[in-house]
Order: sequence, then C-alpha cells, then structure tokens
Amino acid sequence: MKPYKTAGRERLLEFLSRNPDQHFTAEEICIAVHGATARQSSVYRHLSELCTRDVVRKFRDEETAKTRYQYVGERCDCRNHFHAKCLRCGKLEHLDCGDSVEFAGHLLAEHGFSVDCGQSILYGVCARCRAAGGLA
Amino acid sequence: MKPYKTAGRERLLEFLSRNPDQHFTAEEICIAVHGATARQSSVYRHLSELCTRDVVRKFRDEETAKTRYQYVGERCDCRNHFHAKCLRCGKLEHLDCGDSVEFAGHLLAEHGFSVDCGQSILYGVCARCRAAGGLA
DNA sequence: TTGCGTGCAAAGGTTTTGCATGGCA
DNA sequence: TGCCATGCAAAACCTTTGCACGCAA
Repeated sequence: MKPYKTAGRERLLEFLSRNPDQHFTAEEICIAVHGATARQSSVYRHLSELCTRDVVRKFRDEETAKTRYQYVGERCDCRNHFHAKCLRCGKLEHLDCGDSVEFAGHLLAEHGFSVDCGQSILYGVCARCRAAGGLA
Repeated sequence: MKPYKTAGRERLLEFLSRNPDQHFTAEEICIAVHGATARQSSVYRHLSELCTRDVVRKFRDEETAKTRYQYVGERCDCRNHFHAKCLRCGKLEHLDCGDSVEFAGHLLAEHGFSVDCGQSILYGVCARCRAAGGLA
C-alpha cells in the first residue's frame, strides 16, 4: 500500500514539516489543512500512517487529554539520542550529544536499565522560554 | 475539601500502595477494589484527586489507549530525580542518584534546557526483564 | 481500469458529569 | 447537622471504522 500523492496529504505534510518545532492537535491540523473541523478521518488516517513511518510523532497532552502530533522527519535516527520537549512552546530538541550517550551508558552500567532513547522525552523549559518567561 | 476515610477509598489506596512497582488501568482497579467493572465514577474521582496530590501518577499506554495509574506515595520528592519505567513489566524506578543531577545540570549548562525531572520518564527495559527476556 | 484517498456519518471506548442517596465526622 | 462519598446513568470527548464515491497512477 504505497501512498498516493494527493492534495490533502501534501498540504498536511507541508504544514507539519514547515513547523517542526511545534506540535498540533488533530483538530488544529484539520483547520490548518482544510478550513474546518470536519474531514477529520483523512487527517487521522494520514497521521497514523506517518507515525508508523516515524515521520511524525505523537505526544500526549495530559492537560487537555488530547494527542499532539509533531513533525520529526527522516533526518535522524531518533533511537540514539534523548529528546527535550519544552512545556511552554512545545519545541522538541534532539539532544544528539555525547552526554546523552554517556547518561544512557550510566543507566545501563549502574542501574541495569536499558533505556530506549527514542521513546524517552525529557520535559522542561527551553532556553528561549526561560529567557522570555522568567522563573523555572 | 478534605477527603473522608471511607471503605472504598481505603481499599483503593491500599491496593495501589501494596503494588508500587505496578501500574493499573482504571478498569483493573475497579475489579480489584470491588468485584466488578461498575462503580467506575468513584474510582476515577479518587484517582484524579490522588494525582493532584502526587500520591498516584498517570501514564499513558499508547498500545491500548488507556491511562494507567501507579502509586508513587509521599516517600520522595520526585521533582529532583529522573524516573525509569520498564516497558515490559511497568516497574518504575526512581533514579535518585548523583548522575541524574549531573545530567540535568548538563542540560541546563549546555543546552539551556531546564528539565523538570518529575515529569520526565525514561522508557526502556529494567534489569530483571533484560535478564529474563533476552535482547534489548 | 485498479485500488488507494476522501468525506460523511456512525460507532467505539474511555473518562467525566449530574443527580439523588448514603455515610463519615 | 453539614458535607463529602457513592452509584447509576447519561453525557462528553477524542478517535476509529464502514461505506460509497472520487481521483491518482
């Protein structure tokens, strides 16, 4: 089942890839791609397909009990580094640095815990939001 | 609104606190505390109240699209260390060690990212499951 | 022409809420 | 006596699915 190149699919992918630092609810994506709340089914279908390809990632927003989707793209092998997600602006940083690897090694050596970086997300406040918003 | 000491509430709390290494769905808790699937509303009400007190934590199980609840208790200040959750058995480890603090410091110094340890969960496979299950 | 994509509506499943009753303090 | 807890049912909510039609290849 190879995906066809259709207008709806293109618009969705273009919208998400143009905002890789942000995450959106299904509803927001519907509105952005079309102009309405309707036509959800196609959007959901695209999103789940893109998630299985690891082009898009799902995040759970416990505040609103909604799933949020974010573009990740083919750029990286996300299984080998941690991710830091900003609780204020939603920005996702790929911590592709040595210390990630080192910390993962520590977890394995000291705690016997084999961490799956790809699924492990560190939540906090990013540099820009700290500068802008005060505290934390 | 201080909670009364009622039989239902006591049973729920006792069940969860007796199994701090495990996580349960609302349905499982209903069955364990009562003998049926019914009486959900009280269970949900207790759980959300306990979550706001940080006695219990919620986890999202993407596989089943259900929320799972796990006892954390008053024992610790979970804001100051990371948590490692086993994807196989559900065990939650509190990584209350120096390296957690060190890694958090690195994130702040090198990436400007102020991590909220309490919300950051590292997923992987724990020592026991690695020994038992092979791979990973 | 084949078969995936789309849209609408309806279903599915979990969680929340309203309301009357019961129990703790 | 006052207020919270409980149970049931219904609602709310997000997400998935069925089906007929449309469109890409």
